Amino acid sequence: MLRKDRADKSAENLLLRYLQQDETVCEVAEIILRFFDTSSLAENEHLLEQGFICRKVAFVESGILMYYRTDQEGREVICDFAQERDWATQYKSFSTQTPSPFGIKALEKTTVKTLSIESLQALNKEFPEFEIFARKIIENEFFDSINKNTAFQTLNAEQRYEQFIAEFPGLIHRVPQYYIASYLGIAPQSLSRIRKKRSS
Amino acid sequence: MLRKDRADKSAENLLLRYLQQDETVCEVAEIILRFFDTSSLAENEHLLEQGFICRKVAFVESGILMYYRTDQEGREVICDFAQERDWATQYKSFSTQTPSPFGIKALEKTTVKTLSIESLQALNKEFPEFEIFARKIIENEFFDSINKNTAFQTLNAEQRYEQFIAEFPGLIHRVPQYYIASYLGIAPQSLSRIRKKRSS
DNA sequence: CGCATTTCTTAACATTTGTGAATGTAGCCC
DNA sequence: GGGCTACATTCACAAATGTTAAGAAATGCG
Repeated sequence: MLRKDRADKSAENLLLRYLQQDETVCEVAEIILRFFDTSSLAENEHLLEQGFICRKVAFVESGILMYYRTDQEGREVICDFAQERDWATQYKSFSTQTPSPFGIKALEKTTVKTLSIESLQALNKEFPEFEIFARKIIENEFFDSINKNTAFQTLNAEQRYEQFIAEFPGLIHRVPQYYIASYLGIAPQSLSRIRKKRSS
Repeated sequence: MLRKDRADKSAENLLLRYLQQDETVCEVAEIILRFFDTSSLAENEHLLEQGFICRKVAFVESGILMYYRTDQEGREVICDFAQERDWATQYKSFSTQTPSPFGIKALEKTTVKTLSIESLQALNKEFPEFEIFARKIIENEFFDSINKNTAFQTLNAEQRYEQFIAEFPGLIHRVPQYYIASYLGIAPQSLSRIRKKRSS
């Protein structure tokens, strides 16, 4: 997902500000927003089921989404989280319209603004700037992924946990710890151990 | 980097076949190839220095390239390798023309076909299909990165080593083992131990 | 509320991996 | 050849993490 700061004043940022219910919003953002739908997910409800084709991009207004996949031994592995103001989609499945090995589900009641693939195409046609915006979202996912790799290569579990807390502030209190452990690539007991060590 | 199989007959594949000195090549590939330069790197010579802006995309004809970066403690971390027929570039630096945190250097004498950013733009203009091709290269890097994350999350060092051997056949004999250890996120001694265990 | 279920913690022990030091080995230069 | 250097291996020990099992705490539900 993309965590977007609010420094710049570009068209894409106007959209973000609109999505975030900013008061001072320009007309363009309003028009763009007409391409989106709003929908609500109950806890444990899926935005995307494993094995299905991803047909939309989502912007999280409230709640938490979780990406997961199934490893070679059939275990569920948590790959990522998306919080308020993050974008969420399974890019490969969405862009190639092929079945997704990942599932995306809500960890609590979650409200999202979604953009179907058809709407995205229409939007790109009407607002070419939006295509650049969309590409940036994808690129940032890519960069996050690379940074995550470096973290695994160079940090131990405790350091990765520290980094997790910094990257997802507050999430530790909203997500079951065994999910976070999976995300960090460790056993739930190890996370418990790390937390005990840190709190003392 | 992208490892491209040769199943399809598309324009992009024709280019690949030309780059690989295939005999049966169409005119389009020949024209496209005029946009490329050929250059040779000595052992330890850089395709891209850390901190510099990446100005080209490279296709490895022979030899090996290695991506590395510097972690928070100032240690060199090996991030990826590119072998014969792989594409190599530092995408973020290339696409945003900003300094690259990664370096790319040759581990042995290496020959590459390179495409400057200006040539790429010209090429995209003349052959819109190429843009799709380029995007696929990037996408595949993205997907590789995600798979690598899953490997770190779910496999131990020995299993990651097995996977490395499968993914980069033959590389183990051409690359210093401490580089491979770094790539796997383990100490050189640990790799040595794993190799001993496997060979017995 | 009381019970059942899920999640978290703790502990003991096993396994994996890191670290530091010593040694081995191969290539290279003079 | 002798000596230097870089790299790989081995070993002993330390630290980190996994595994198994048990119990504690939290949660959901009748």
